[in-house]
Amino acid sequence: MSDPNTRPNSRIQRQNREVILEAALDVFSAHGFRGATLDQIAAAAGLSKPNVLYYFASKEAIHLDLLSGLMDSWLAPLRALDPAGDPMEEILDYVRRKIEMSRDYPRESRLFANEILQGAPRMAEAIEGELKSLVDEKAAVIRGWGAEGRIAAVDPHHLIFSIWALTQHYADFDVQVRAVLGPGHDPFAEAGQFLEGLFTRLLAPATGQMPEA
Amino acid sequence: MSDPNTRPNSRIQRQNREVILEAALDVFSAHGFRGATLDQIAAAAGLSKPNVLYYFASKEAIHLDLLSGLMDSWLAPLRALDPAGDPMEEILDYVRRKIEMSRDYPRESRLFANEILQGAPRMAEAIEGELKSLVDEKAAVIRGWGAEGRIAAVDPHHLIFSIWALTQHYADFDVQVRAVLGPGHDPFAEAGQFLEGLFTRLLAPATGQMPEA
DNA sequence: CCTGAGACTGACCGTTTGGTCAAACATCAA
DNA sequence: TTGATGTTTGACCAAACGGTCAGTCTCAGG
Repeated sequence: MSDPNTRPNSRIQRQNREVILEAALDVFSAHGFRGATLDQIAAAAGLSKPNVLYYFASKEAIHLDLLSGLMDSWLAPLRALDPAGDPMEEILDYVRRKIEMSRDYPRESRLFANEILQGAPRMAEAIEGELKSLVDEKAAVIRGWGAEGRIAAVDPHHLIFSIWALTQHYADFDVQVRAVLGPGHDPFAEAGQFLEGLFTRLLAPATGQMPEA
Repeated sequence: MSDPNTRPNSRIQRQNREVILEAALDVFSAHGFRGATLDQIAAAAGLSKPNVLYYFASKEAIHLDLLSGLMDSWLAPLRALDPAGDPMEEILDYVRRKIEMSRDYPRESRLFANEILQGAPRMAEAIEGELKSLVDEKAAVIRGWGAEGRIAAVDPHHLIFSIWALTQHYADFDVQVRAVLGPGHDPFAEAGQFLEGLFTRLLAPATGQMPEA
């Protein structure tokens, strides 16, 4: 007995687990947990269904594996927000990192969105724990910047929500964005420019000084 | 044979169809199309499963009925944007109407989000037709306002996307918002205030004149 | 060559799911 | 009361689903 679920030792085990997770990300992000089937995942992975279940105990185990790996990388951009840096540049950098994530990892964004939409039944503790405490920590930093007059004094929690909403929208609602814009557009490039302007205007300190055009 | 699917005549038919649609909205918005079952819908409606199928031809027919009724009410707030009104006030009113919709009709918002997330398989034509043409029309109006210097000249399509993203976020990601804010908050009231400030700052004409605090 | 642990599969199982159907029940005008 | 129409249901079905299992194949180490 090799017990691949607890000890992914051999090369072939690591490799196949990787292939399965990749395929499952495709399927789960496109159809949701309930909408995805083991047969779809197995087919996408190029393996038989029993073989998939040889590497993961159940459909839910695959899903949990994806979600648990997701939270860390999802929080990384916010974690990188440096209290010692320049306030405006730190926040704009955060927005840029989030837009890049939406562009480069849209499936992860949709997997996350699917989970939250349905009440986050499998992520409740991570959201109320890890995520909340990180947000509270960074919100305090941003509130401090506002109190010092280094940026406009806006509610930091809702500022963070607005960054999430605006950046993830382009990944989660990709089909709608592309349909409305029509052909010949690069949604993520345009979004990057638009959001840079938006947050620059929003956060410009209210000292009567406008940022140069 | 009464054929309730094409002619909802009698009082009891209209009433039961209504009850079923209401129950289905609950279930579909919470679990997605695939995640919802006819038994759940029937139980929520207080009817037997065969009785539900007496009023609707199939599970998909219920879903389509909900979606088709949704598009109109979903576009209404944008449709009400008046080209002859005051630019800033028109856009702020639009934001207010959208926030109210997120607050009062979160299930509809989540139903919509679920559908778009999964590639809008049953709404593609409505999005590329109705929705796109309305957005293009209103975007032209907003672009005109920008060109006249009555508001800041921002990309009107992405302005509309940002309004969608910011307002719908509070309905679609409700559990996350509440978990992060913690108890003792009214997310929609706070969002209303925050977004009013955000769009006021964003759209203030760049005539060197800052809006009064 | 053999051996044995690891990797893989076809056949199968119990449950759930969307949907059907014949029969029963309700309602009401004639 | 009767009959006709509209409404409701228990029993049932085929397909799809997640998952199991006995057994086969593979292949490196001895």
